[in-house]
Amino acid sequence: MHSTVSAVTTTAPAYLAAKVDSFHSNHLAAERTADTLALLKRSLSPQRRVVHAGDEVYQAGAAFANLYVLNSGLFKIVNLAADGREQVVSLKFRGDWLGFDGIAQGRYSCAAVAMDTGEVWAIPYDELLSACGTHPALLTTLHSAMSREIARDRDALMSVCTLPADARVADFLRHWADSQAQRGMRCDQIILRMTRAEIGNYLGMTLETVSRSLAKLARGNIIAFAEKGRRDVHIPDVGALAAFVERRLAPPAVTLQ
Amino acid sequence: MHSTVSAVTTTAPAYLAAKVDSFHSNHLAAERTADTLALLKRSLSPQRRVVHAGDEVYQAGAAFANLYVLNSGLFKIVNLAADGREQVVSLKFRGDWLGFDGIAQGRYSCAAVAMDTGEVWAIPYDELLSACGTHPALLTTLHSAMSREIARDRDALMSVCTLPADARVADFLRHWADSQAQRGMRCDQIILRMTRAEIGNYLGMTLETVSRSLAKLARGNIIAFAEKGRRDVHIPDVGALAAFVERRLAPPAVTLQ
DNA sequence: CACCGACCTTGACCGGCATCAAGGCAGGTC
DNA sequence: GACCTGCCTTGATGCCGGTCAAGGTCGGTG
Repeated sequence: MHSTVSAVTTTAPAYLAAKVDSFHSNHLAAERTADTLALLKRSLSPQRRVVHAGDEVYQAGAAFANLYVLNSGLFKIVNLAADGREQVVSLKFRGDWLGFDGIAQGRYSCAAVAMDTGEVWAIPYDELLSACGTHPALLTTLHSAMSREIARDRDALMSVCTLPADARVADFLRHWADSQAQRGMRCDQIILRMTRAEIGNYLGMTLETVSRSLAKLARGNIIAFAEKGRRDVHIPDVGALAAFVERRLAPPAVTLQ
Repeated sequence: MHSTVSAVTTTAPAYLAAKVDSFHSNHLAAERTADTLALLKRSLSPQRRVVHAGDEVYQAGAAFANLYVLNSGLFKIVNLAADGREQVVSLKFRGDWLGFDGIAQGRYSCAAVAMDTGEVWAIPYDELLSACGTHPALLTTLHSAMSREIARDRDALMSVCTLPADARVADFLRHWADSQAQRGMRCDQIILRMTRAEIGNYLGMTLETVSRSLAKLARGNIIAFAEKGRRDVHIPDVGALAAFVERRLAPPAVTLQ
């Protein structure tokens, strides 16, 4: 068990197995994504917008008007601090919503940047609210999306606070694979559409450490790189990633290499 | 400017001054908190529940049914991982909502633990939804609260990823002071109702490092401890905290002591 | 009062990761 | 082809903060 920790029960409760199980039974989640997109399309006929790598759907500080739903592609969410620090705080996949952070303040506090060619749907927030009156399912969908985002952000925080660098990278890959699986895509192949520096920024480490961690995972055959693609990651066994994370928690134990 | 960082503009945009300004014009925010509580009381007559330090309003894994609004007291939100890691991921003050993480999954993924005597209002989620039909302001309030939570979680993530330990502690105190100010309370006095270990767990560092960081801030007269209270922090100038954080970012520069 | 347990502080040591630096690899352009 | 540029890898070094350990302080209890 971990050392520093405090209060509350320290044995993992049984329900947490569910968190893990979800990694395997993803058909429901895949349907949910498709259903959500269909519902939005039907009830709101949102304006579609094609984006390319580098495009910003909104900038930090821009006035809030729309939420966006990602139909395809990959986005990074970049947070800015008053002193100029900036950080990738989230990655978005098909079916994810963008722009929740703007609701409370009337302006977005983050930028949403496309990392790939893709398509987003713009959903005017006030139209969404009025449509909720006639389509109650919309409200459920919206709240679920916000709830999931909150839970995910917390998981990310826990990851950077409690895991050493290499385990953080493993956890990152695991979540990415899971995201793909939940969308009905294959989960044994990940194409990182970002530089080592961006990954490091997201995970709170330097690009060199990212590189070394990936090399270590590859050495342990937990991942493998494609012939000539340093961003083309093959994951023979997703479970091995989780096992690696856990191994790094047990006090000393044997670490590979 | 920072070194490791990537893409996007690196000069802080003008609007971010607003983030800072909000530290001073807090009367509106204080009213908003009061209004929110009044609105909920009026439209839902929620069930009140008095809690004491250590009480859990809900446990991680419990079935989701209620959201909660904190009327008084202080709560910590503790996240659990499948492997037994646990972490304080958020602190909650008067007017904050608890339990958003349960909406999507049907069960809470975190525990909410009281750190103090206080009062929470239980708000059955389905009742809330139906009440939104007759009180549209409720929906706005709810969404704003979720939005603010998302933005705050991201700020927390950025803090642990980009700041050295002492600056993280300073940032923590600054946010706490700001939280109090936004609720109309004095912001020059903070009573930490938690141990160094809990603070460290929240900030991703050990209790020793928390202690040393606080000592350093006190040495620099940025904070001061009450005569006999190691949890009783006086903040003569909130701006000095922000200045301290920024000073730790400029490359070498002079660090105090 | 003495005693105890929980919490906090401070010092010494050391390891993980940032930093600095050098070189490899692939794609684009002339 | 040669050359450049952006990205990645790998090594050497040093520092921040984790770890271990030794008191100190306060509040509670017999």
